[in-house]
Amino acid sequence: MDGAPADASAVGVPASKRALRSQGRQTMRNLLDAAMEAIDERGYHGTRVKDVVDIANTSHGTFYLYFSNKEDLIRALTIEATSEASSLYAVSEAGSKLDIESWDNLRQWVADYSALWSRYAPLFRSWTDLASIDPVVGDQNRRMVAAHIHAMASRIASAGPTGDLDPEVAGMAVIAMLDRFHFMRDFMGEPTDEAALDTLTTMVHRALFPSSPG
Amino acid sequence: MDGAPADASAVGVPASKRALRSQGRQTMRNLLDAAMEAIDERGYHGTRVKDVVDIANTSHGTFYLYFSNKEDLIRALTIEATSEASSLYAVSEAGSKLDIESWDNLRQWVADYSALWSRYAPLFRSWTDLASIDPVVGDQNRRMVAAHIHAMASRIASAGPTGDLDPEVAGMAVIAMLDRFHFMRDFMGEPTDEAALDTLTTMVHRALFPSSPG
Amino acid sequence: MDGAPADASAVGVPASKRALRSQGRQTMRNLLDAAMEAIDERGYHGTRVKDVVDIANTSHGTFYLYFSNKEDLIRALTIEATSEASSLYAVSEAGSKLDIESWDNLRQWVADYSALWSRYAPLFRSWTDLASIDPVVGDQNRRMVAAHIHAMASRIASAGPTGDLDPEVAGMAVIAMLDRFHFMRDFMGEPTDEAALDTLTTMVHRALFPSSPG
Amino acid sequence: MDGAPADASAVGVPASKRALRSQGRQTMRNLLDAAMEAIDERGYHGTRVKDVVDIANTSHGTFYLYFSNKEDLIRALTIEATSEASSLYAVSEAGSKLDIESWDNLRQWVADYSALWSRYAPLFRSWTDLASIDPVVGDQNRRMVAAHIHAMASRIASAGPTGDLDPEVAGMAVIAMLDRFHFMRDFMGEPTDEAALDTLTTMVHRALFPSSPG
DNA sequence: TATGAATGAGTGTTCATTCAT
DNA sequence: TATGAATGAACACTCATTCAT
Repeated sequence: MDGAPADASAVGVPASKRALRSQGRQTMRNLLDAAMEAIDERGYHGTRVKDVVDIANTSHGTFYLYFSNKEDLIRALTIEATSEASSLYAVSEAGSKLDIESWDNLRQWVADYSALWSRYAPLFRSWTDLASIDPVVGDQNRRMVAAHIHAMASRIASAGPTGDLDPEVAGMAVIAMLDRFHFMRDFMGEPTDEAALDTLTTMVHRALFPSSPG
Repeated sequence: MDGAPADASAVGVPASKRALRSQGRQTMRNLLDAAMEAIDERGYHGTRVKDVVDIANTSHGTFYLYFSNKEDLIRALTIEATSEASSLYAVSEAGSKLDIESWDNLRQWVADYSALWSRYAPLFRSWTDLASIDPVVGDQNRRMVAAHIHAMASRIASAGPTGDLDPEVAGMAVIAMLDRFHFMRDFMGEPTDEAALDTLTTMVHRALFPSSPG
Repeated sequence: MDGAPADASAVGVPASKRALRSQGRQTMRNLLDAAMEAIDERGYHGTRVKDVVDIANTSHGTFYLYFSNKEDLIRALTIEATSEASSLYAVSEAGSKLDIESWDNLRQWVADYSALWSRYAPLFRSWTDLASIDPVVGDQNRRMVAAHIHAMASRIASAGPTGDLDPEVAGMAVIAMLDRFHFMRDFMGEPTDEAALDTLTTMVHRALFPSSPG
Repeated sequence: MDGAPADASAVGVPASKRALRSQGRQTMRNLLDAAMEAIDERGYHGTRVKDVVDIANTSHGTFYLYFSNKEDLIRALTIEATSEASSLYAVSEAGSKLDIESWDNLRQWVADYSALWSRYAPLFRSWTDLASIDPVVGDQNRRMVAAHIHAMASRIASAGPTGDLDPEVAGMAVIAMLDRFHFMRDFMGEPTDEAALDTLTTMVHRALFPSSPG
């Protein structure tokens, strides 16, 4: 839970690089974590390679041993984040994780979403910005957004009566609300607490299923 | 309607430069419009002073005659945009423009919001990014967001029964959804059409007033 | 004669650049001359942009106002040198400048060649090296060498009996000898004096026209 | 014949490393050969230590076990090449190898010269360039050139009547022609064939001995 | 003897800003 | 007002060399 997902050491390996030994893997992990920290503090454009290596307690040269350039680092972080994000929509054998019809299940899913956003806040905060830095990152982000929306849209379409909502539009609206709500709380310096998530869940549920009691 | 609001020439004037003749005012307007165009194409960080002066058909030296630096330009644009945005919440003598209880009135307001977003898309798209560049811009943005939220929250609070929603949270959620929905449409390369605004309006209305028919 | 050919200010203008005013032209000339001086002292690879701008008494930024990068500078110098060199083979109305049959005329031409080599010694010295830096420079050099050889070969072919020499081979051999002789003198720290040019002329003349008296 | 002269393992041994076992000798040989290959492909300045060790299938660390630095490697190659080159002028017990008066003998010697040039082409091609890298290499080259010239000059001086040629100048001119001719052929992408060597031989012979039939 | 991870001085290049005309 | 030439601090990136294992 503390910064590095379980299998994160597997992502972001520059294509040109041979398999890393454990020391190498650790250094790379340090750099990725340091980058998150630096971006959190100063934003992507305000982050210097020097900032990252200082936090990671390593050298300039080492940075370029693991990433071919600054964009490559962002690419690695993006891949890591989007791959984690995709689990939000994974369909387990027992059924979809994303069951929006039950308020309780929806509430749980909103909590998962919130946790993910918080973990990758430095990235999600600058999503926009990052997308324009590197085409790979832009595409990756676009794909992730599209996947989120479609997953949500298909749940909406297959759910009980939602009035005459266009599922794709409704899906995008829900994702948009969740994402930006987290950003705004963050931007205004207020934490996103449980009560807020309750309210958010209720609003989403009402918007999609107006007949059911909030 | 085409890019420059009626009184725009009055904003963004660097403290050091007060009285501008009409020629000067025109040059300044050109620079502001050029900046919007450049930011639209390349984003703030991708925009060079050269890009702006090239579009404005003027010179480097002239730019610094009107703005003390690049941030100053952004500040001017931000002030312009936020001042326009504030009109969305203006309370006219005849009553509030923002009447959320009636679907039709809400729909009109959503349309106004959408128009504003589109006009200042280059800025809204990079909101995040811009806020971190300059403290003045950051504060300005924060203030605007707070104003939007409070305006919306007070309408919610004074509206009919909305279940047990926390007005501030609900207000932020509505603003978040509207803002990010526009961004996502833009990001995905799809225009925000009337049907989408209908759906959006319905979702907001349902979320706030569950008992009323969508 | 002292470093800058008459029309040199016309060459090496980066494609992207508008027409330069006289101040700009002077600065560019200074940079080109400074580059020759720096390369003379330290070779191309040993020359830093800093060395050039220090000699030219200008700044780092200014350098990049006139040249898009270090290679661009070499390209400009190469174009200048090769364009000058082509005059060695120009055919005037009154007849070819390059009349190899008469010893006196050949001697004059060898003197011209020598003068050109000396003027552009820093470049000719590193010809090889430079060619591999930039494809444009490589091609330019190759074209120049080919032009020299063909000019010489055609004079040989159209001259009186030269035994059974292959004109192309003989032409290359003559150019090779002249070029490398100058380099070697330079390399060994001995100046190429008039007596040496006399001997050189005689050897070329004998090699091409064995029957005539040396 | 294929890259490594018989006793090559004896040259280029860094002062600090004396006794090498056969494994070590092999590794060193691999590095020297790899360096030739790398320089052939990318020139000295374009060659990275990484390129050399990749070709030699060894590691960075190993490189510095055999050479104290990059220049040391060049020094070793230079010593190897110049020591081979000196055999061109060796005076065997039966008389000088370099007999320039007889066309046939001269032709043989030109062939030997050509073979040597081809074997060490990567080095000879960058002679200039290399000399400026390291004083030791520069001196070594200068000494070799001087030796070549003096050997040739003394043959010329002791040969039959050569008109009024200055032997030192004539010697340098001959060496210059041979060296640069090979380079130019190489540079223009044409092989140096037997016919070309015939012509070359004839030109040298004529230049030195004008009275004899070409 | 061999390895490959780590180092950091060195350098090319960018671009906001200033200034002389 | 307007111009465009000049400036230089700031930064990304390279690569020869060292070192722990």
